[in-house]
Amino acid sequence: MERTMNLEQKTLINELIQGKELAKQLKNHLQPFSSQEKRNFLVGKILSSYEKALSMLKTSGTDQSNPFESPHSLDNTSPRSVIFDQDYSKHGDVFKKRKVLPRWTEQVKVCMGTGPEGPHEDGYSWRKYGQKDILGTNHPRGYYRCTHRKAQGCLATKQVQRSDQDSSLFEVTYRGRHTCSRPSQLAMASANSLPKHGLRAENIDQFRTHEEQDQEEEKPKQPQATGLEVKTEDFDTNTIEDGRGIFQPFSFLSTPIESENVGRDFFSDIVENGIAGPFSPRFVSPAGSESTSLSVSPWHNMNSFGLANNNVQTSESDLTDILSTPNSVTNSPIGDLDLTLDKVDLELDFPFDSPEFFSSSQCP
DNA sequence: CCCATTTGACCGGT
DNA sequence: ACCGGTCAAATGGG
Repeated sequence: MERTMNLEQKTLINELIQGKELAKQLKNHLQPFSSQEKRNFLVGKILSSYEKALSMLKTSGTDQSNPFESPHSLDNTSPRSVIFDQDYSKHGDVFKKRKVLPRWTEQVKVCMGTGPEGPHEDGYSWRKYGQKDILGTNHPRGYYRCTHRKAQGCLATKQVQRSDQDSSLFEVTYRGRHTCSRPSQLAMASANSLPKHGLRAENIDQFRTHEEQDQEEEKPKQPQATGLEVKTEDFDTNTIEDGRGIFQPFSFLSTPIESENVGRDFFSDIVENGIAGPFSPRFVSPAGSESTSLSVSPWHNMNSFGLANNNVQTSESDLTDILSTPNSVTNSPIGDLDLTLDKVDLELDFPFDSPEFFSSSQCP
């Protein structure tokens, strides 16, 4: 990982790591008896750290150079990583696409035959609405939308496509952020028992094609995600016409830190509500085991913060503002300390504090 | 019967 | 015209 990085990248990584460490410290100082000064100090440090990282990002290669790319991304040596790929200039026209919903891609490595524990279960319930053979790929692409689209107008969708090379690798492209008030956390909470809708094997369900039969079975109902990469794309910050789902700016949710679990889930909250709002809770949650991680649903926290579900609607327009005006105040009732990034291109080095999470989920 | 998936048709962009 | 994305009728499972 080192060898592929240039100095700048290393520095950047270091900056982020430092930010992470500081955040950890801050976490420890969230106890009531800790001094406010210390917290402020740490917050300041964190902010500056990330600011540095960001400025590096902005000044560094404008196009291809994705400083995050090298260390963790595709190679499976590192099971998970988060990549915010701002440009995603694969097709130069992505930005002009009619859909201006935020879009990002995860590459999910799954283990076939492994236990029925968590496929790339992202905590939301999806409904498949289409499947298509894509030019130049061996496997069809599945189209999913949020189950609550109709009921709540949640426009989140995702596409799942199996990798050509590594059939245990799936590329999941998410589009739009969930605005549904009750994602399937309920389902997740009872992941192991809930039989009905809500918790489906969704994701990777079926990708059968004619030629698939012979290969290993296509329906890793519950494949285990072991490696994953996330890229963000389509950061059109201006036009979010139909967008329910919007990629939220990164904002620290330093709510009234009195909330019981704030300390513990501090980063989770940040991630879930902020930068990684669109990401899978599972992905976000550091919990070791799948089943337990399920309980750490973002919505828990959101609720505990009083961040109601319904304000997602309002937040959208606000988000637009936020996105276009870098330092506007978050619409959220919380957040005295927000770190809003104009174009959410920040990476929260994913393995926050759960190394075990990564090492424990390898394919056999 | 309800709901999710399947799958060919349809549509809009290029 | 082609291609990717979505729709919607048909189908199937619970």
